[in-house]
Amino acid sequence: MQMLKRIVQPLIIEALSSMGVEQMPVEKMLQPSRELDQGDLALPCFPFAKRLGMAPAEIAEQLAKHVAEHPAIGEVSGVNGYLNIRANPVWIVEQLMEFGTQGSHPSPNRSVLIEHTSANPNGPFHVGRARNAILGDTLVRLHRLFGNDVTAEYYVDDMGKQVAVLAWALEHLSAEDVEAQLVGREPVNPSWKGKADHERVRWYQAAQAIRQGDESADEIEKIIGTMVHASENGDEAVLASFQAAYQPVLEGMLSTLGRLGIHFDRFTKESIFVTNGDVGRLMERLGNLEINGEADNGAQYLDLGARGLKGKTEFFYRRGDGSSLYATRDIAYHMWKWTQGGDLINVLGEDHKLQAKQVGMTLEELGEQRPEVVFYSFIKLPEGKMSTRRGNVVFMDDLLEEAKEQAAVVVRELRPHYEEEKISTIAEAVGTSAVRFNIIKVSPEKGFTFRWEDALTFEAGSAPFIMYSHTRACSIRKRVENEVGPIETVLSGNTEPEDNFSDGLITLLRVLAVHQDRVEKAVNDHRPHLFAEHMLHLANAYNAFYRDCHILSDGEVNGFYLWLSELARSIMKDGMEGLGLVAIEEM
RNA sequence: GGGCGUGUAGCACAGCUGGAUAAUGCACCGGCCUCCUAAGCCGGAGAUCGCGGGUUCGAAUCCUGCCACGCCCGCCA
Repeated sequence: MQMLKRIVQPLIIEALSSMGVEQMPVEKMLQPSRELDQGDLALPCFPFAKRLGMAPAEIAEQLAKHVAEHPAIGEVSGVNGYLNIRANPVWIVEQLMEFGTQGSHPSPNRSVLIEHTSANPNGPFHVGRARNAILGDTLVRLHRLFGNDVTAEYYVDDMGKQVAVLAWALEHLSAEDVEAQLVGREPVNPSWKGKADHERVRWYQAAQAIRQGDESADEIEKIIGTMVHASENGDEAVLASFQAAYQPVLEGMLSTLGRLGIHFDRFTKESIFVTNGDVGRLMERLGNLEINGEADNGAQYLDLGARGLKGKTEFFYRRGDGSSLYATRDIAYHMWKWTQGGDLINVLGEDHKLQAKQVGMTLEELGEQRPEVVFYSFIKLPEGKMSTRRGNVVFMDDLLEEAKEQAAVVVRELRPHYEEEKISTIAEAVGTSAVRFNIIKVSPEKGFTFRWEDALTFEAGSAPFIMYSHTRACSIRKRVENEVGPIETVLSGNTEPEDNFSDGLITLLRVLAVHQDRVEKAVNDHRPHLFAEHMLHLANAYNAFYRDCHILSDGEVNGFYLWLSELARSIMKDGMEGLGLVAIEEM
């Protein structure tokens, strides 16, 4: 309704002025109506009461009479102290025909680098870790929908202790050794035999077990320590052995994400910033800062307390032995990212809040900007926190398989005449979409408890609900093409609206009119769940339109209805792509 | 102990840059398939917005105190 507001605002300022009220922040006060029954925009008149010495209700009524007429305005009324403005549906139609949902002010094209997921390549995704990927990828998609130029980036942790442990285990332990270590634990699900993220993680887990108990632990610890140290000094051979260890695992993880429609444009390895000298140079610069401090053993830190950080104020960036820490490399990484020419957005778990703050403050201390960060809370299970070690975990691979299976059961029941291949295609689309939607529809900062029954819901409020509305539009399109002729031909005929607009029609027009506002809000505030909710509204509105407006009856097409249905269809399709839902045409 | 976040119907969740009758879904009750896919549509019932104080014409929203839960407070990543 930004387009309506741009028109109405000056008219209201004028009307107010004619009543003797000047210089009020109308821009801020004029807002989308909370009571949708009352109109599209509302202006509370309470603040004018004192100045005019009139009751707000009366002011609103008077004001309504003073607002000049305009083709965009359907109705102006004063109710309960609010000035309500209703858009003229015919005007909305004209706007949509001319500009689509974008309105006459197209969005600016911004360049953005979004880093998300960046999970250590040491095991399969579980539902908890996947929240980052789904949130990040949805952000990527929504920015693209908005018209921004996005790079989706995965920062690969290729040099920490975790990778070293994995590399050590793969080199020193046989399959028998591994299984001997893991006797009490659940075996690999046979479905994932051969998938490296599921298989190699056993080596990692076995090594962890040995490191904790075995009498040889100290010796192993020493070897691993040497490897870590070598990697941090940029030892090419060690880094190569690390990569050989983790790469297949990473690929397994990425194939899981791929099934969810999540892809990356670029992978950047942490080790690069060590081997190219950036980290060394960075530490030198940090050492020259006035807030630099040094510990007894030569370790160095910044005193961020001097810059207002509360709690633990010392931020260590260099160990006593001179090597860098994870956060140090992260700073170097961010400095490089800023050279790529775009805004930076990171998606991080809430456990990284402090670290992100330290990195951000340090970047500012160096004269750089801090990135925008979207934090999310962890997903837990009804039984408590997810933990691979305790076996309290839901793997994304298992969830997707189960989701597909459940979806297939529903399709088989609802469409008994479909062939198995078609059922499988639909079930895959429905299953993966439902999983994504279930996670993206809640605000990121909200703690989230994963429940199978919620993830596998295919009713209203879920992805399939949106998908279903879309298939209705597709189905109509197909029927028109079969029974009447090519869509373009039909639409090039008469698409003039009739006089009477039914409720369902108006409902759909109003939702389409705010579509671009919703995209913009979700993108600018980094809150994809707002867009998810809007898509539910849109699907619901299409269903209302579908109920009230028959496009095809007795072989006759209503051109206007068809035009609107086609517009809604393409908006739904784009919106679904923005959320990573698969826009199938039949279900 | 300190920092950050969360607390809204039986369950889940939106609204939080202050504004009308707190939105939505599940579950519950009732209605709609000789009519473009009923994974749908229509109606009903259900809420001391964690608790107390404050600011305001007006507070779920802002301030403050308390309570509960989560995350963090490594020379780990």
